[in-house]
Amino acid sequence: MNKLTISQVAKQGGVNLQTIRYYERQGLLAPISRTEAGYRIYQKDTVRRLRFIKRAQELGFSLSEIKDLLYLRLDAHTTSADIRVRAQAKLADVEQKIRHLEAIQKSLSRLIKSCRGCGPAADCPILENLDGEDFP
Amino acid sequence: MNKLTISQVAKQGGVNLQTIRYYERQGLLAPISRTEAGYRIYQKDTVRRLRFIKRAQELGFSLSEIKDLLYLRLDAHTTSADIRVRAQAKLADVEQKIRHLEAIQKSLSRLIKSCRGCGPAADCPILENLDGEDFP
DNA sequence: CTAAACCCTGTACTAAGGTATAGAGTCAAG
DNA sequence: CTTGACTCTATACCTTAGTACAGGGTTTAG
Repeated sequence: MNKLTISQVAKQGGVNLQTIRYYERQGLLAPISRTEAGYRIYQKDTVRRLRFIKRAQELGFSLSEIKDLLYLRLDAHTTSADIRVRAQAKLADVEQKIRHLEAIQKSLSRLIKSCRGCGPAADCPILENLDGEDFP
Repeated sequence: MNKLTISQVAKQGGVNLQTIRYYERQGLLAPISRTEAGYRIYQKDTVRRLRFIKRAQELGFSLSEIKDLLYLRLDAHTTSADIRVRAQAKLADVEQKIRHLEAIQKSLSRLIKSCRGCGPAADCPILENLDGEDFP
C-alpha cells in the first residue's frame, strides 16, 4: 500500500496533524483524493514534500515563497536559473538582515562599554542615550 | 502651555494617533490627566518618552522589554548595573540571531554555488537538496 | 453493539505591533 | 446654529505559522 491517512503523513513528516490541513489551505499540499466518507488520502510522496517544505523553511523561505518554488518546479518551462534567482534573492535578504543586526550589535556594544555598571539608574548612560538629546 | 492633545503628541512623536492609545493599553505611556469630556492630556515630556521607545525599538527591544526598562527607571532601587544586564542580554540575543542567519547564509551560498544555472529545474541541485535524501 | 480512535468542517486563538472602522460625543469658528 | 475637526470607546483587521476546540460523522476492535 502506498496510501496514507492524514495522521500517518503528520507522524511521518514530524508535524502536527492540523499543520497538514493548514498547508493544504495555503496551497502547499493536497491529498491525491478522498475516500467516500471524505477522508483525505495521501501518497508516500507527500512526506517528501513535507521534508522539502521544512528544509526550505530552515533556509529562511516563507511558506508563500515555498509555494512559489513548488509551483515553479511543476512548470516545465522553469529552468535551473529561475530557481537560482530565488535562492540569490533570499540570500540577499538574509545578508540584509545580518547587516541590520550587526548595526544593532555595534550600538548595543558601544552603550554597554559606556556604562561602568555602578551608580543609580538615573545616571546610566544607556538610559540617557535612549532618552536622546545629547548622544548621536 | 505645556499641555498637549493626543494628536499633537502623535505628530510631534512621528507616530500614528492610534499607536499612542495602543502604547497606553500596553502600559508604556499614560496621559497625565483628562479633560472633563474625557480627552487625554499630555505633557511635553511624553514626546521624549516616545523617542525613548523608538530608540529602544531600533536596538531590538520589544515593547514589553521597553516597558520593563521604563519601570526599572522609575524604581529608585534600580542601579546602572541592572540596566546594563538588560542591554547585555539583548546583545547576546542579537548575536544569537546573527549566528543563526549566518548559518543560513552559508547553506544558501553553498547551494547557489552548486547550481550552474542552466538546464531544466528538474536537474537543479537546489531543488534536489531541498528534496532531501542525498545531500547533508 | 458499543466504545475508542480516527476523520471532517468551521471557527477562534496565539504572538507582536500596530492600523482601521463604527458610532457617539465635544469643541471652535463662522 | 451648524459644520468640520477633533476626541472617545470598542471592536475588528493585518501579517505569519500554526494550534485548539466544538460538534459532528466514520471506522475498527472487542
